[in-house]
Amino acid sequence: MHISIKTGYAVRALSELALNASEKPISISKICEKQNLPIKYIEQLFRNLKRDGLVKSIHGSKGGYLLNRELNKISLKNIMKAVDDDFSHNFCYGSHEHIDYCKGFPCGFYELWDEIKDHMENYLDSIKLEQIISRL
Amino acid sequence: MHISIKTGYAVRALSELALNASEKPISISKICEKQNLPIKYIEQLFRNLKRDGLVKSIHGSKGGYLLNRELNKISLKNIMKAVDDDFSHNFCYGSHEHIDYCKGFPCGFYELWDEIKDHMENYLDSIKLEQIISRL
DNA sequence: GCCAATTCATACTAATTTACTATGTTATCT
DNA sequence: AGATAACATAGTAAATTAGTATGAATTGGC
Repeated sequence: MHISIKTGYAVRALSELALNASEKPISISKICEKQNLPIKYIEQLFRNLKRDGLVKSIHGSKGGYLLNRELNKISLKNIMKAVDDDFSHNFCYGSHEHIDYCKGFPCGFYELWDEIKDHMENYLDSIKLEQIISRL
Repeated sequence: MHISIKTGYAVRALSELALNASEKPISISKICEKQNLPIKYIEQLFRNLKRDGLVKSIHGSKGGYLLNRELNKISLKNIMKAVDDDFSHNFCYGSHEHIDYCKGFPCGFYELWDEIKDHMENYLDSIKLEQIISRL
């Protein structure tokens, strides 16, 4: 029950992008220089963020990344889902099948885990990049 | 951002204890037999649950465990904190120091992570063992 | 007093995950 | 052409997770 470093990095990188938003793209190396983040790692994260439509990219020299949505249309849930692919789950199904957590499906705790998962997702979805950068 | 198998096990084991509550203690082996859980692992968890005052134990033959609080005084937060010791944190401090997530303390995101942590803890604290077993 | 059943304690371990790095290739601007 | 980007894939060291192994200390019943 914790937020990964990976998510923390993504939030910082996206905030950096948001604070310097213009029509000109910003490169990963610039973002990482400012926020002191590991370049190659952040490159990977941005490919995931792009896959999920949170950012768009421009190739080649003078290329880089741009936000692809309004600041209030990018939530922490969106970010986490993009970078930490299976960021939340009900462990009665999905992953953990090898562990055989609950044989008998659904087990008596199924609804509990599902409810918690929903609550967490809704909460994280309510936190938008807009609010995040407004407090920096 | 997920609930560990360990927590899931603890919830199931404690529910088993709660459903069969009496003045007689119930042994780990009985609990594990009913819920099909790994005995030695659950033993460890119960020592942590005892350390945190959620259960009490009786030694020797015919010994076992008993709940040490009212069902509505044991929350999911209590359980998680007992078994997954550092179950929630703000990664601007505490663990992750080796990773140097944010140099400069507190960094601009400190309050955000703290707020999220608080929200999660409060939510998990609102879910009591009483409600959990009432739906089984 | 002995034995079985139990909690208690510590150390080990295999598999997975996490947070990266390395080594490129492809695309675009000047 | 050369520099600077994104894009892609594979490797890796350290940590974590979900256990197991071994054995001690404590108590009840015979």
